[in-house]
Amino acid sequence: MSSLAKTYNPREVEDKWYAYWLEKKFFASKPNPNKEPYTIVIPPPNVTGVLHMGHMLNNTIQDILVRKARMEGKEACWVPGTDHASIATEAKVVQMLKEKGIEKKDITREEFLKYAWEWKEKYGGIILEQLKKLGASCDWDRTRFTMEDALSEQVIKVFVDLYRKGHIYRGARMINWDPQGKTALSDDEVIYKETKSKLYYVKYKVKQENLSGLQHLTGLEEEYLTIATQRPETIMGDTAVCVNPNDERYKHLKGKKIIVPLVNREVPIIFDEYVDMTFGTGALKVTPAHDINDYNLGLKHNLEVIDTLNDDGTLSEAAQVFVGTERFKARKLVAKALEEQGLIVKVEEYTTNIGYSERTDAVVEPKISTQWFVKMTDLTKPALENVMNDNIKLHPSKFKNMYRSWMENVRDWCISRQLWWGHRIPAWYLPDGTLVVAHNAEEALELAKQSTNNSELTINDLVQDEDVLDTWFSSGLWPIAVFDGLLNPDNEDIKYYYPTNDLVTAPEILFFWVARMILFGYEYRQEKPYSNVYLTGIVRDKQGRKMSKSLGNSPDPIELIEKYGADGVRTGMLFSSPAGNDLLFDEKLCEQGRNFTNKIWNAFRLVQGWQVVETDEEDTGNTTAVKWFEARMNDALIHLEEHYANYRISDALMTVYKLVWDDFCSWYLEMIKPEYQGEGKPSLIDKNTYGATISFFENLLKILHPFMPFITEELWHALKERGENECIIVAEYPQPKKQYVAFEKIISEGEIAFDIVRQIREMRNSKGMSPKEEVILYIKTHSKAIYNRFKPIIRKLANLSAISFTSQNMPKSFNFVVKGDEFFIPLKINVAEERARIEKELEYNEGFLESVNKKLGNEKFVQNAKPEIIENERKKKADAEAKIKALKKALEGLR
RNA sequence: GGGUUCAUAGCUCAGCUGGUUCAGAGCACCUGCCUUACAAGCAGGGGGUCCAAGGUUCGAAUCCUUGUGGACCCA
Repeated sequence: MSSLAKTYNPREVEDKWYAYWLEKKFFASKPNPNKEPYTIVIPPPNVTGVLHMGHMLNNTIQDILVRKARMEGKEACWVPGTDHASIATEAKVVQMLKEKGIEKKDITREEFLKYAWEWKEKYGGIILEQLKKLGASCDWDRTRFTMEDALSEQVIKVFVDLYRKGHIYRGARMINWDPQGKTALSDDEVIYKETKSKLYYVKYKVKQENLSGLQHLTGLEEEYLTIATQRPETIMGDTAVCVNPNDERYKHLKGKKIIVPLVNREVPIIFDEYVDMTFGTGALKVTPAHDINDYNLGLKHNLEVIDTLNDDGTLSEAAQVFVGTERFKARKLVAKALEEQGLIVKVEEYTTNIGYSERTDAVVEPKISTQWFVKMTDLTKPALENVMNDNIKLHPSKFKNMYRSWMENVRDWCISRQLWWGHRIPAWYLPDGTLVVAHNAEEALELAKQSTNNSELTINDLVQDEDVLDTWFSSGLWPIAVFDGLLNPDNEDIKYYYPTNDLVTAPEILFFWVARMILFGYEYRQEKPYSNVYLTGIVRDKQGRKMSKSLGNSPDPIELIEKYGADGVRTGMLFSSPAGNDLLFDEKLCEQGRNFTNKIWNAFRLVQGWQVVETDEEDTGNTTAVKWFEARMNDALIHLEEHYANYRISDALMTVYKLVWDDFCSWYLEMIKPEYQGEGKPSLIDKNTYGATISFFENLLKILHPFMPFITEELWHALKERGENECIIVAEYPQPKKQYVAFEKIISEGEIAFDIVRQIREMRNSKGMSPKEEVILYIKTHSKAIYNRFKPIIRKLANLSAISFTSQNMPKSFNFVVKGDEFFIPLKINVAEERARIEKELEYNEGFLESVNKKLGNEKFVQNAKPEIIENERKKKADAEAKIKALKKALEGLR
C-alpha cells in the first residue's frame, strides 16, 4: 500500500509550487500578437491595508479567471499594485509620528513626506506578499503604485489637461468637512447614520418698530418667535430667520427684524416656501455657513455668511462667545446659556440622519470652502451610455439601474483634499493671487511670466496649492496608467492589453471608482477600460454583520490559510458567493473546502496504488464505466462553460465539485475499483481502464486548477513524470465535445442502473442487512438490451451474486419498479409491509397520471401549448402508465 | 421622502424567454456503517402553503397590481 499520508497536507506543497511558478515565469506576460490577450488590473488595495476577507474573495475570483484564461492559451496578464490612500495613510503616519512624540504641525511638508515614504516602504508591500499565499498569479514584475513617479506624472498630466479643457474649476462651495481629518470629503465619503439627537425650541426676540404709541395701542409688550434647531451652537452664525409665506401664524412679521440671542445680532425675517410649516414651529433659523440648505437660501436672499467654526471643529472668533470650544461641548454650553436667559421653550428627543466621515467616523461639518472640482456633466455621457448598452457589462446586471441613477444625477466631483500625502495639485499662485496650472513649477513660471508680462518673476514668487488630489482621481486612471498609456499613448503594452477584459470589485465602489475609470477611459482612450465588471458581495459574518476590526468578527485570512490550506480557503469562499450577493462567511465553508482537497488527494491515493496488467479477460463493465464517465464529464464541461460565460463562478465550482465527488469518486471509481489483493500487493487493473482513468484524472485536475491551484499542480506531477515546464498552470484547458446521441444514451442508461443500485441499497438499509450480504436480482423487462452494458456494474455496486432476467413475477420477494420494469430480490419479507410500500407509490403515480391526463384532456392546452410540450406530456403519460401497470402486477404478486 | 432590489427547505442560495417527475443544490439534520482511497469518510433518509392577497392565462415560484418585511443607493 502507498506510503502517502491519509490526509492531504497543503503546507508541504503550497510554497514549493508558488516558488516554482515564479521561477519559471509562468505569471509573466508580454504582448504576443499570436495570442489573444486576457487582462485584469487588480483593484489596488490600500498600502495601509492588510489582507481581509473581502480581498480574499475578490482576488480568488480574479485568480480563477486569470488561470483559466492562461490555460485556454490566452496571453494572461494580471497587473498588481497598491493605492496610496491619502486619508488612511496620512492618518497612519500621523499616528506613528505621534507615538514618536512628533506632531504633524511641527514638521514641514517635506519632512512629513519623508516619513510617509519610509512608512510605505516598510509596510506598503505586506498585502501583496499575503496575496502570494493565496496563490494569486499576478505578474509581479508589473507591480505599480499610484504615487510612484511614472504614475504621478500621468495623474498630473491629466489634471492639467482637464483644467485646460475647462473640465476642472475652482470654486467656493459648501463641502463636507471632516474636522478630525481636517479635510474635505466628497459626498460619497459621507455615511449617513440614524442618530439620536435633540430638538431645541429657542425663543428669538422680534424687534419692535420704533413707532411711538403703536406698541401701546396694540398692547404688545414683547414678541418672540420660537424656532426649532438641532444645532444651537450655530446660532451665532444665524443671519436670518425664515418662515413660509403661506403660514398664517407669521404673516404679520413681514419686513420685521429679529434679534439673534447671545450675540444680539439684528437679522431679517425672510419668507420662502422652502420652509416646512409642519416641522418644529414652522420657523427656521438660517445659518448659511453651516448648512447646505441654509446656504442655498442665503444665496437666494442675499444673506451674509458668518462662519463660526474653525477647521478643527472649535468655535471661531466670529462666534463671539465660547470661542475655541469644541462644537459638541459648545452645543451644551449654548443650550445652558439660553436656558439661563429663559429662551429655551422645550427640548425634544429627535432622531435624524447625520453624516459621518467614512475615514475617521467624525461627524461631518458642512462648511464653505474653496475647493477644486471636476465638472461631471460632459464627461459622464459615454460612461453612462456604454454601460446601458452593455458595451460594458455589469454582473449581476441589477446594478445597471443603480449605476444609471447615479450617472444621471451626478454632481460635480470635489477632488481636492487638505492633506500632504497624495498628488499635490499642480497649481501655483502669484503674489497677486492669480493662478497658473502647469505640469511643474518651471512651466508654471514660464506661463506666469507670459501672462503677467513680468520677466522678473522667479520661482520663489510662486506658491503651490497646498492641497492634494482625491485618491480616486488617480485610481480612476489605473487601467490606463499601469500601462503608461497617458504618457506614451502608443506604446505596445497599452495597445495590446487595453481595453482589459474583466474587473472584479465590490458594488460599494461602483461609483467611487468604477464609474470614474470608465469616464477616464473614454476621455483618454476613447475606449472602455474593460468589458465586464464582476461585482462581488460584502463578506459578512454568520449573523450577517459586516466584518470589521472594531467588531473583531473577521478571521485572519493568513491563519485560515495555515489551517485549511489556500485551496481549501479559496473554495470555501466561493461555495456560497453568487455574484453581487453578500457572502455570509462561516469557517465551516473552509472546512468543506479542505475536505474537498482531501477527497481529491485520496482519489489519487487509490489510483496510484494500481498496477497495470495485460489481460484477455472479457469486459467486466470497465468499458461501460469509461464511456459513461466520458459522457458525464463532457456534460459537466458544457455546463461549466455556461457558468463561466455568465460569471457564475460559484455555480462553476459546484459543477466541478459534484463531478469530482459524486460522479468520479462515488460512482466511477467504485465501478472500476479492482479487487484487493492482500497486504502489500498492488491492485491490478487492465491497461485501457487505467489509461482512461489517468486521463480523466488529468482533465479533472485541469478544471479544478483555477479554483485549487496548489493541490492540482502537486497531483499533476505525481500522476506522471513531467518535463520541467509541463505544469498544469499552463496545461491546455479541456474543451467539451459536441454532445452526441451516444452520450445521452449512456447517461440515461446509467441513471436507470443507479436507480436500481440505490433501491437495493435502500432495501438493505431499511431491513438492517449488511452490504456484504449478497443477494440475487431478477429483472422482468421487455427490453433486456438497456441492461446489457450496465449489468456487471449493477452487480458490483449493489453487491449481487447474480442478475437474471425473468418473465414471471416472483412471489415472496422484495420488489420494486424502475421505469416500468419490475425487479425482484428473493427474500423473507413482511407481505403487509411490502404491500403498503408499493400501494403508497402506486397512489402517488396514479395522482400524477391524473394530473397529466387532465392537462391532455384540456382542449385549450392542446391548442395553445407548444408541440414539444404536448409531446412531453404524452411521454409522461406513457411512463406513468407503464409504471402503474408494473406496480399493480407487483401488488398481485404479493397476495 | 424618491429610486433600486430582494423574499423559495433549519441556513446560504439556484430556478434563463410562464410548460420536463418542478418544487431543486450545497451545507446542516436523522438512521446505519471505522466495508483496505478517504470518519476531513461511506450508504441511505426526512425537510418547503415558493412572504400575503388579488389578477392575467389552458397553465404561475416564474408575468401584473396592491400590501407586508428586509437590504442598498440617493435626498
